[in-house]
Order: sequence, then C-alpha cells, then structure tokens
Amino acid sequence: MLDIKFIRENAEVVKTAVLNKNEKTDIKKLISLDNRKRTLQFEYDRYRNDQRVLSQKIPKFKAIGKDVTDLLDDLKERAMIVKKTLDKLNQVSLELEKELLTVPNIPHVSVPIGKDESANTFVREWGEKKEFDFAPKDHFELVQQNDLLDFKRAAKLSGHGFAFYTDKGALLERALINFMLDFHIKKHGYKEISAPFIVNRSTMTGTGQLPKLEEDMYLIEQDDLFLIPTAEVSVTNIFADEIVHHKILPQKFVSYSPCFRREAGSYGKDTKGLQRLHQFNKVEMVRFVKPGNSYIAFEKMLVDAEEILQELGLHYRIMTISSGDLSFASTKTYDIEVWAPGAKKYLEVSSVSNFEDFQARRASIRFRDENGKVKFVHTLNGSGLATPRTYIALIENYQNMDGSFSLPVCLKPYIQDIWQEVLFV
RNA sequence: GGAGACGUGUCCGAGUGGUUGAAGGAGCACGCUUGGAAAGCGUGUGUGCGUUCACGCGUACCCAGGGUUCGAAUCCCUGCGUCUCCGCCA
Repeated sequence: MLDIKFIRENAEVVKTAVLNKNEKTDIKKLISLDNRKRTLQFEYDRYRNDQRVLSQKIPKFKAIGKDVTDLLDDLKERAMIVKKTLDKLNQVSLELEKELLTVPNIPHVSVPIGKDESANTFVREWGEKKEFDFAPKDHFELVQQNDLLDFKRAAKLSGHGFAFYTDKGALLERALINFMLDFHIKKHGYKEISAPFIVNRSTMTGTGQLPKLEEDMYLIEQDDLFLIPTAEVSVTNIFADEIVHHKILPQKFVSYSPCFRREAGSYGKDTKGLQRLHQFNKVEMVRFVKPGNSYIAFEKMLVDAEEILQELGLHYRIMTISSGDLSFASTKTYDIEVWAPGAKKYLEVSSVSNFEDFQARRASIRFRDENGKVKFVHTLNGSGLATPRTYIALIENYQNMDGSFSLPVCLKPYIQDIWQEVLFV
C-alpha cells in the first residue's frame, strides 16, 4: 500500500500510475475520504479532550464534598457526542482503509509504459536456441513416451490442471527442486525456510494478493484460510507486524513450496501438459533489505535465478515487464523466459520483482535503523525457479531423436544412484 | 474434540475503574569513571494519526472487535492466538 500522505501530495503521479497499470482506483474519492477522516479525527480529538478533562473533575469534586449532578448531566451529553463522532470516524477510516488497499504500487521510472505484454522490452539473453537435425517433439509427447507424467489419472482425481509425476518423472522433478535449493543456499547464501502452505486473510492481504485477486485463490471456507499461490506469501509475511533490528538486514530466504492457483480467466490458455497447472512446485527467493539497497538486490536476485538456467544449460531471455502487464504490488519486474524447442516458444519460468515498501506497509514490516528511527523495509522476491516449465524446457532441449533424453551434469548427484541408464552431458 | 491457564512496551514483569503511555527490572544508546574493559553512577529509550517552522501539544493503542460507565489496561461478551492436561491422529 502507498503512504496516504504521499497520495495526498502526489495525486497526479498516483492517478497516472493507476492508469498505466490498467487499474481503476478512484483517487479523487480516496482523497476526499482522507480529508473527511482528518476533519473527523480533529473533531473527535477535541471532544474527547474536553470529556477527559471534565471527567477528571469528578473524583476531585467528590473529595471536597461538592455536588456533581450538573457535571454528570453535562458529561452524559458529551459522552453521546463523542460516541457519535467516533462512530463516524470509524466508518470513514474503514472505508478509507478499504480504498487504500486497492491502490496499486507505482511503476519504477525505468519501466516501459504500455498496455500489455506486447510492450515488454528485451533486456538480454543467454545461450541460443538449440538446433536439432530432426523435428524436436514437444514435452507432452516426450513425457508420454518416457512415462514421466500421468495427466489422465490426475484429472480423474482433481480435474484439469493437475499431474501425477510417476517414477523417473517424479525423481526428475525432485532432483530439480533439490538442485535449485542447494544452489541458492551454497552459491548465493540464501537461508532455507519451509513455510506454511495455508494462510489467513491478513497474510494474503499483506503481500497484495487480496483483495484484488481473491478469485484466483483457493479458499478453505470453513476456516477462511487460503492455499498459497506462491511461497512469497508465507515467507514475506514472516516479519509481519514486527519492528526488526537493522542488524538482521539484509535477509535472504529460499523456500520450496507447492503453489495453488485457480487460474480463473485463463481457461483455454496453455491447456496442454505442464504449461499451466492449478498446482505446481516452485523454489522461491525472498529478500528483505534496507530502502536504499533494493534495486541492487533486485538485479542480484535476477542473476541468482539466471544462474540456475545457465547450470541447466538452457537458453533464455530476460524481459522487463511493461506498466500494463506489471503486477499490482510490484514497482518493477523482470521475467525470465526459457526456450522450449518442442513448443517453439519462450516459457516464463521466473518473475523477479521489487515491491519497495508496498508490501512492508501492508504487512507492517519495519526495522529500527542505526539512529533508532523506525522505517519500512523493502521486500523483493523471485522464482528460482518454477519447476513445470523448467521441466518442459529441460526435456525438450535434451531430447534425442528416438525420444529419449539426457540431462545436464548438475543434476547428476541427485539422480545417478537411482536412474543409472540416463546420460549426463 | 474435551478441561483449564494466559495474552501489557525490545524482553521479563507490576498494575485497587479516575493525569497510567503505563511501576520495577533487564537490554540498548549516550555521558562520567578507567591505561582499556567490567562493575558503578547519571541521562535517555514506544508506535500510529492530527497539529506546529520548531520545542511541543492533542488523540489513539496494554491480542482483536463489541458492550457497561461521566471515565476502562482494569468489569462483561465474542473472536483470535499461546501454553498445560486428556482424547484422537500423522
């Protein structure tokens, strides 16, 4: 969430941001609510002060045996006015708070302005599209042929968008997850954390999924709890409602979790195989940093994610997400897209975002700096990486003419003992 | 699921319904002391909102939300959370 003072003083900037992000928040209404609230607050404070001062006279009057009947009558009336004013104040505050939660974060100046993903801009790429001297198969064919996945039976249990990973198929995914976790821990100094997969409403509001994206979340109505759509939610909220010591910053977490997404509104999109699932696995990086350092951390986190693909030997490109495609809470996001030669397209396997203090303000994550001043931290996160699409790219890129495939050596320690026939290159 | 206990500041811990933002301690910061440190002594040490050029002032907050009262950290109700015991189950 944005600072109401900032909105008050930079209404035009915020309006433009809302427009550029294709949001609909009514900033004019918000500001008039804010004015209303401050007026009521002022009135309340004054009434309340009068009330307290007069109230305190009662014990003093009684002590000297003075009659308090008139004073009490007066105070009863004042109590009513105070109550009425407070009710109004509470109502307006609530309304303001609700509106405030629908104001998106402001895109960073370096973000391209544009309507949608067509305005995303190319940053850099690594490697190149692999050439085959045969027609490469897509992952859907390859996983059938190698008995790695079973979509049909999964659909029997859960409907479309779920998968059984079977035998070597499961081993391969587990290997990927472990490789990625170990790599971030050993090479990049992240601290591993395994977090709850089910969280409450305020946690989901803290990171910005609510109220806007409620339809995309799985809700356990009985307990009003949500299945997390990404470990970002659980991990970022770890310091919610805390003022942490500056010495613990920066803080870098890496976390494996399954991710649950209803994908409302994406029906008919990427329906085949592993491209879009209601449940998938992901290794997520989350960083907490001091305000001035978040864009440096942001670039570093991007590189952390890239290095996974480099180890896996997969060609990818990096795109800067344009304002219209940028998520609600983010100021700037890079997508990493890996090349899938079977699908003949780039697949998004990572999104690296800076939220500056937007999430910190919502979740109230603050720190006391060297001078004892309380400030909001900056939060960032990035996939490192999501497994299904990485899986697609992996087997499509490493496939042989006969439909078998080899694997990059970085996965060898995780696989060789169990799966001896596979070739590592 | 059943029974009970409890939720106060960075932490521990007081708190008879009436200047209580909250005793006391620890910690932390600064100063004095010291060759240096420890100990000791002194001072300071909440967050949000509003207001002020500023010192400050006002107000809210003792888990959350309601209620009683002229007045609530203190009384009542509800919810949430933590802990203990029992039951059940990975």
